[in-house]
Amino acid sequence: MNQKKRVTLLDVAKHAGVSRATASLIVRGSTNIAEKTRKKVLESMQELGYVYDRVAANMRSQNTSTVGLIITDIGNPFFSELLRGVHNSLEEAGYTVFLGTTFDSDSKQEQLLSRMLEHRVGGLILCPVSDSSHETIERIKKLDVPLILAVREIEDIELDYVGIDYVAGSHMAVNHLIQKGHRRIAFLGGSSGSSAWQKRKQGYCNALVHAGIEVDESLIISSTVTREGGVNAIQKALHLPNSPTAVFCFNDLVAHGVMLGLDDARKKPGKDIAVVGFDNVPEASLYNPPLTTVSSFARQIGSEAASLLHQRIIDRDRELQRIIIQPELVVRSSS
Amino acid sequence: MNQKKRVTLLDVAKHAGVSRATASLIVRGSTNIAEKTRKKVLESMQELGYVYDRVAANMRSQNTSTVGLIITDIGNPFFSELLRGVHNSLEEAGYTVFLGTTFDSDSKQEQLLSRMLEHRVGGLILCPVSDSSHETIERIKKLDVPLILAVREIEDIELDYVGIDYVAGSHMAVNHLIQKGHRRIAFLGGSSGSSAWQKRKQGYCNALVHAGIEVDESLIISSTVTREGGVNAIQKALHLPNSPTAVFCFNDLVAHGVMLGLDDARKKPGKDIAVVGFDNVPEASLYNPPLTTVSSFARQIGSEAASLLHQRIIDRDRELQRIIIQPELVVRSSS
DNA sequence: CTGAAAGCGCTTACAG
DNA sequence: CTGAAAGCGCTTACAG
Repeated sequence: MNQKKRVTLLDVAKHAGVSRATASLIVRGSTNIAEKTRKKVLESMQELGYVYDRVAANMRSQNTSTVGLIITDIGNPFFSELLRGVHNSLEEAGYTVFLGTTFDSDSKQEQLLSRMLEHRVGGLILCPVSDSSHETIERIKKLDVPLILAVREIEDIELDYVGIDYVAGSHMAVNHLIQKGHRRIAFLGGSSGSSAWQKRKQGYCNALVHAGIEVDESLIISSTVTREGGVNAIQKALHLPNSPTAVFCFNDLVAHGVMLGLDDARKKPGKDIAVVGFDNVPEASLYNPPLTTVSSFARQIGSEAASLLHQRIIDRDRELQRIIIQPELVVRSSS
Repeated sequence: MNQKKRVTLLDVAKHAGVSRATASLIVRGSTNIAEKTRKKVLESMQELGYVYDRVAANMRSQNTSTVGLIITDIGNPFFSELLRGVHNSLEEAGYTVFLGTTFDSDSKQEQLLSRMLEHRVGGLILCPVSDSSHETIERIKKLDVPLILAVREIEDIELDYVGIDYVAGSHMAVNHLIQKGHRRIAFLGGSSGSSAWQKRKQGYCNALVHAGIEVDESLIISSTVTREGGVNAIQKALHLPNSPTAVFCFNDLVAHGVMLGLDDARKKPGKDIAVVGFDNVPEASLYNPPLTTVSSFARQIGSEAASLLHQRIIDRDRELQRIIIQPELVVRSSS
């Protein structure tokens, strides 16, 4: 181990011939210091290779300059867009961010929450897993750290929340398919435990019922929220005795998988079967064919969540905020 | 502020009727403790809502359980794949990870490096920006924190590195276009400062020269590494007096932009003009048309980087490692 | 197992 | 500006 000993503020102070208190003031950017002294100290820091120990400082002053962000899966472009939105605002505001991914596993979520709390994060943005356990929920309730929920809500928990109106979005999507003359419309993919799924299902059912079409439960096939999930779901759908002429997918990632599956089955999306997604990820316009989808403004959700967190950290007692973004249908040639 | 006072280990110890030392041992999972005592202490923790302060513990024991990961842009699926690779291994190993994105800005990179060091990270994985300033380079050299370079190298710096053989990859891609009968092949996108760009250019030139085709500098058009960059680059290329019949793109993201630009110009990729990308992001197979590209195994780069970092943290004096992954050409219908 | 003490690298508060 | 002291929440080392 060729570890050099860490240079401390006291080392710097001695080297510059000032007191530790003065050095501390300078490192924190105080203005009431003679320019000459400040310069001398800054030079000593340079020379000694001093690195400010923010961890020690935060501990002493009971501050924190980190926040945690827990998402489901970075492989889903929806979350990478959300991450961009969050990250920009948060880094701007001077936070250093811990990132964790749950892959929709409750135990992973537990573990990440624990770790981040043990690291004394100043706040958390959580995109909860589909089936948060009772323990997790109880725990979150007791948390005295600012926490913002994004994308999915958790029942019985009153927290700041940013999401979109899934019911309205799904309604739009399915209604669009109905307008195009479809009657047998499948709802594919997504894990049935999540609020995001349930709301989409609700929008799906609403649209059907509204058009006088009976809901056929066999056309509702859940899956993991991955491309693979989409492939599996469409395969099941195609093997149905009375297979659908159109599919509404849980999200674009699943839609991507559905298209891959259709490809395998030698069916052309948009011709043999209509496909609609959800999210409008940046890639959707370049899918083959370009995907009709519902825009869920992931980046905006991210930046709203960041700003909610920031405000909640500043003022713990402010009123609870619920921000629901309105989705938009984007029609392309897959439907 | 409705902040409860933090419960400390001493509070727990008192509550359980043991000494602080004992409580400390238990919280760290020591085995030489009577089962009865351990149980009592764990119950007290539960009851009081104790949260282990890993920050204080790390400070005292001069440990660290965090690592930093600095990438260019999460919007690029290449990096989200890489992130997945890194993240899995690192979280597995018990680290909590700080994420930073530079958007290829040197000052952002500086800032992120500073912040992470101030947070006492135990190690760093850095995907350096295209033009790291001299200061940054000097600084990195002096760092006594384990640091792994990924994706791009920095001249004059001897560090563990994981990347792929860009020269070979580009050579494959361009050679493929030559085999298809193309003579006027453009190289579009990417920032000319980066080693990744220069190596791709080298592979591009090698392939041309090898086939007896003269390199036409006007066909080499750099850009930002974004979809927008790709759109701009193809527009410039199409306005050339003698426009290309095929384009080799810096990466799939740029290729995506190029295809969007071709769309605007009413040209069909794969028919009117051949397009080849680089990276083989998961979406590439679903582009319209499916994109011929060179696979750069982003996820593998990520997991290799994580494992290098882990090993470097364990043994500072081990030999430098350079891992160069061999790319593979994936032919689809865009060429 | 206990108990008392010292220390990680800072900030805070205060008398001068 | 200085100097000395106390403290953030832990771990470490040691005598008992």
